[in-house]
Amino acid sequence: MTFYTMYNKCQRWREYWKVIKMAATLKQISEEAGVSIRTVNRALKEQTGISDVKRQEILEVAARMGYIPNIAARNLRLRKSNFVGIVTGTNENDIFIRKSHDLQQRLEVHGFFPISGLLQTSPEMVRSMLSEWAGMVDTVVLFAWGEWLPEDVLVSLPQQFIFVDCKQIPRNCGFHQIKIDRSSGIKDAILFLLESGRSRIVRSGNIGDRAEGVEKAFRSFRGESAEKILIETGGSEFEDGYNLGKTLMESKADAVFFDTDRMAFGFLKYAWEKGIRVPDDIAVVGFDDDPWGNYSCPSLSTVAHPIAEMNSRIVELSERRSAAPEAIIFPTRFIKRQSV
Amino acid sequence: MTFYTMYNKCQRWREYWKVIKMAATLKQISEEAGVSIRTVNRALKEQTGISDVKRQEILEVAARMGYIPNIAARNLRLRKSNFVGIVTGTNENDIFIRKSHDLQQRLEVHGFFPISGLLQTSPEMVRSMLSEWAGMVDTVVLFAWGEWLPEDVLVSLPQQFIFVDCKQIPRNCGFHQIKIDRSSGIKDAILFLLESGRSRIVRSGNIGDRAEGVEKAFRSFRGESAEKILIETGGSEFEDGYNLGKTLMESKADAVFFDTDRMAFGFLKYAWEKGIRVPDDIAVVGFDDDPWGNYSCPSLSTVAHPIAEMNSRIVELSERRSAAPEAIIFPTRFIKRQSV
DNA sequence: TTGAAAGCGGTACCAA
DNA sequence: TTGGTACCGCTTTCAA
Repeated sequence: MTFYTMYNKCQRWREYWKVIKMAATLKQISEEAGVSIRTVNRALKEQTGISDVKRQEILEVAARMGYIPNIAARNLRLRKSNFVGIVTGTNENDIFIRKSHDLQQRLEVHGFFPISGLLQTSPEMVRSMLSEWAGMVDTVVLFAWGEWLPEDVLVSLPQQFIFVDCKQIPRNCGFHQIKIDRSSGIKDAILFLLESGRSRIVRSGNIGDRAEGVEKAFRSFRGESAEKILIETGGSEFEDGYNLGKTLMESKADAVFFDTDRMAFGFLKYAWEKGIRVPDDIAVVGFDDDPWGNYSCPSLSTVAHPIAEMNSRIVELSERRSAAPEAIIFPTRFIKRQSV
Repeated sequence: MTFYTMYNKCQRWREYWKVIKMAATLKQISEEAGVSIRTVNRALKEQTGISDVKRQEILEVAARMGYIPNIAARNLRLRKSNFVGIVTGTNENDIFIRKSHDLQQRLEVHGFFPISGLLQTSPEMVRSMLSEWAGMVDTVVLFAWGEWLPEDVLVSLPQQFIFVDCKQIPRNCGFHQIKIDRSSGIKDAILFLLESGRSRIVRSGNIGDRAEGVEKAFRSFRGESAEKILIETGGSEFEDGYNLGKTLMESKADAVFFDTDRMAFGFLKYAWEKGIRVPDDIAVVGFDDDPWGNYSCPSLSTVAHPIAEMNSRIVELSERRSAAPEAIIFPTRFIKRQSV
């Protein structure tokens, strides 16, 4: 019988909130049971070197008294922790939420819990926030960063740091870094369009880092000549894509890559309303792999972030706490669906 | 000169990651400075009872050695913590994210940091997760819960618990509870519609708890007779509202309340496309106070969640750690904009 | 003005 | 199979 089985059998108090005050300690249990702390410890940890009779006895006492180990004390003694800090920016959008949610789930599988903090406005505040976590948190994952030198702000803080997809961070900054290569998946997408015979390819949106992948695809394509057209917009939301519909069709494009799935969605709606056939009349690709894309008509081809790979790596780093900083780049990948 | 000013001046190491291993302790500093731990403590805490010379000296040493206080140790000693647990469900939507984000910001203002955990699938797992937080977390805010008796799952855990808007939790369960009264804002909205002369009012959606407010408004209205019509849908997303447009207009309604802002948005789009004038032909009210509603054409009237009130109360409870459980209900409120 | 020392709650080495 | 005890790092009382 494990401790918690016993525990649940024994506990039948009524005024539960009164219990908050008393979290029994090993010492109290040892006194109650008339044994040493060490013996209680052995019993609860299911270690060897203790008679079954004593163990049963102690388990009962512990259960009756409502023992819950104090993790702060344990961590202090073991000089480690099962918490991971996550620093995020204040303007979170869908894709970011999916990323951090996935990370949270993976961390929990490995026995870690995320402590979240918002990126403060000044480096001093960031520093003092991270100091507050000293001793509780061995690893801090930063999803956002300011225009500061990491080495100035973070120097001598007792945690390891992992910068995730922070553009401001220089390559060899001395901290772990996880970068996302947006161009790889975009390149594959455009290449697919080119190779399937599309010749007037539009990229539409206003997000700078999307351009590179398109360039790469055109440079490496060895087929008949194809034209590359850029249609910039003011935003990257549904309605931007929708509103672009007219311009797009007037441009005689036969394929379009949108900087976000939401724009692509907007355009799909436009196409549907106007009787434009996708992908027959025009092929459509988005970016972000929003789950909704599976359910559009036709389902939306897109470029997916390496969420799983990225986050498993973060979990690994949290577990190993390896000293040497590494910079890893994960590629995005093209997902072909009905819209191309 | 405070410690951190000095600190930043002194620190100029190159291989930052090597520093992770060494978080100087009070003892190390006291040895280095040739004073007692207590004196170092006084200097760093800017307490009185220490000569200025010694203070300067110690600050310098501490800065040079890279002192960061260990919060685990501090919390252990002070028997308190500056972390607050937040348990959330796995299917988060917009409004939930806004709520928890707001809470996070408020907590940080008061010196707390959120530790997040996902609601586990079994009560045993929930319990063991919360045990993992013992000693680090004094307060746990639960935004989600299962079909379990709180008193069975949580008994004798050393934290205080705050259930937020969990429908399954009975009124007097012995734990803090924060409930949201959805009917109050809805009632005001419908009443406004009735009083401004609307006589065929549709409620559209499939979310059960929205009905009560509508009922209340009709019951308390003492004007000319008005008709209450329900149009149910399969969902509560943009497209559901959009798709309802036709039915809605055929019903000759002159006002409509949607269960979500997203549905209302969808309908506004329909109306815009069809040349239906809002609010002249039909008044529209949504629910959730999504920020986007400010930017629709016309701007969307809606019912707002009591996010600020709710979360300030949670922060207060976290600070006071008052023993007696309280159950508070916060009303939602009607926000009038152009669409009515 | 300074310092010794007793905790906070667990862990684990070393003796008995 | 047991128990005594020295930590982990910090706070604070009390005495010098």
